[in-house]
Amino acid sequence: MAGENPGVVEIYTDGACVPNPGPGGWGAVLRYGGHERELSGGEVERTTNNRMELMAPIQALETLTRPARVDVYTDSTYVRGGITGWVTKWKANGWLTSEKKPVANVDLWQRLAAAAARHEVEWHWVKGHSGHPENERADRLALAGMHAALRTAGIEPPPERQAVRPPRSFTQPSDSGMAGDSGQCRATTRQGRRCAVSARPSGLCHVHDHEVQCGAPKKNGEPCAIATGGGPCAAHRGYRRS
Amino acid sequence: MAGENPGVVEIYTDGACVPNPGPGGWGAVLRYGGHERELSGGEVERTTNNRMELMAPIQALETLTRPARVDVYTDSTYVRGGITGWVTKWKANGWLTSEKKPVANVDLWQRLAAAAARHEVEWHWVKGHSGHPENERADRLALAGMHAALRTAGIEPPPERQAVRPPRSFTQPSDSGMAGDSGQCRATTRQGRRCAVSARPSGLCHVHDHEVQCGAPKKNGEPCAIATGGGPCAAHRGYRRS
RNA sequence: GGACACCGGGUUCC
DNA sequence: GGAACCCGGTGTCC
Repeated sequence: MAGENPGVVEIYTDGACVPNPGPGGWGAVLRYGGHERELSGGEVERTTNNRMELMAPIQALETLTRPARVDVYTDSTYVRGGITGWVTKWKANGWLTSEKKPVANVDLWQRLAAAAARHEVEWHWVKGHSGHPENERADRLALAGMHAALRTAGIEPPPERQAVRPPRSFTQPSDSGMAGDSGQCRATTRQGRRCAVSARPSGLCHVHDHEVQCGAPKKNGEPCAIATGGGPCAAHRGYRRS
Repeated sequence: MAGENPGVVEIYTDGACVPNPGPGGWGAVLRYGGHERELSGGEVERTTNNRMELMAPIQALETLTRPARVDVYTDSTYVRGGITGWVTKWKANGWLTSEKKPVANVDLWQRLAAAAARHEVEWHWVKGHSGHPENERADRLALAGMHAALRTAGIEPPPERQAVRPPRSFTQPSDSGMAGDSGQCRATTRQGRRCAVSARPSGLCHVHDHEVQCGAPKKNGEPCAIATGGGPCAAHRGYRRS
């Protein structure tokens, strides 16, 4: 079971999107006999995790120069379920979901079906982030592809695990205090960024609401909402709660 | 804030686990009026940091002979957030997380809730390792509890944070695959004594078992269990953990 | 309602 | 760098 698989190409794929939706990448590990090859790519424009999960096997299969027996491994039941079953129905019914709504990502589904038709493909599902080595490699390739795309576009990817900020128009001019529709927590993270979790009626997320906000009264009388990990924030050092 | 708190019991708790997961310990400092009491304990079997963080207030609250007003201080938002908020939801929904998976450590959460119900408890969070004197004492008590448990089991705790490593001699697993009666780990401690912990099917205890296996991910994703005395086995030479 | 994936946040333990 | 745990979301299908 461990040895090579003569005459069969093994393809391990993964996709990533940071945030989702947002910039994304895909990665694939191809193995044939003793040979291995790694593919990756990414998109700067807003895309989705599922589009990236589709792109990985598309690019891998399109890379093969001639028809082959292929084992494709993906951690996405969306991809596997689609290509092994749903597409057949979609082709017949005009690409409608079971709820009669248009199927998403039709362009990629058709491209994947065409690429797979050239080969004899077996589709396998593997659980993600469970120590499967090739899946983890594909995962890292996906991130690498995304980062490469961002750099090519002149966007410097954050140095560490910091969030990638989508091109634009994510931060609305909320300096009015109007609140209103904005369901986003107004607390600030340790990194100085805005907390992205949805807010409770208080305007803070579940964490910042009752766990770690400064709480000191601001000049306008409202409690300071800076996240501190407990105790007062730097601006209110010395403040003690009742 | 430093003075005594008439009629109120103060409890400072902490937990530790080396490694995590692995053997662990918990510690608590109880203060009532002018009296102080220290509690600690540990487990040799594989446990987690969060279980130890839970055990500390459990044991402390269960120690109180009759209902009291209590201030509990923990550095774990897992414990504080759980007991002050999440448990209520969990009791109502059958102990499922927001992702509909079973809540971890249900046994301890129920035990903690029962222990807290006997008293009037206020739960406080303090940042760990920030000079809070009682928290640091609880931290040392947790390590002491773990060490005591290990010694009781015949395992010499590592001097610092170094891992316990048995000698390479046990690489020979054979001599009888029968196992059966031999419930004792066949590894040897640094001091040359025989490890007294009960063995797994591998013939090694939980500590020596996961410290000395190859650990490289096999093709099926599971970790290679070949015992090597450290480092990868011959088949996985070149593989690095993490 | 179910499933998989992809993200954001927080604390602790290493 | 990782593990233990929790909260909050989207992308998609059945």
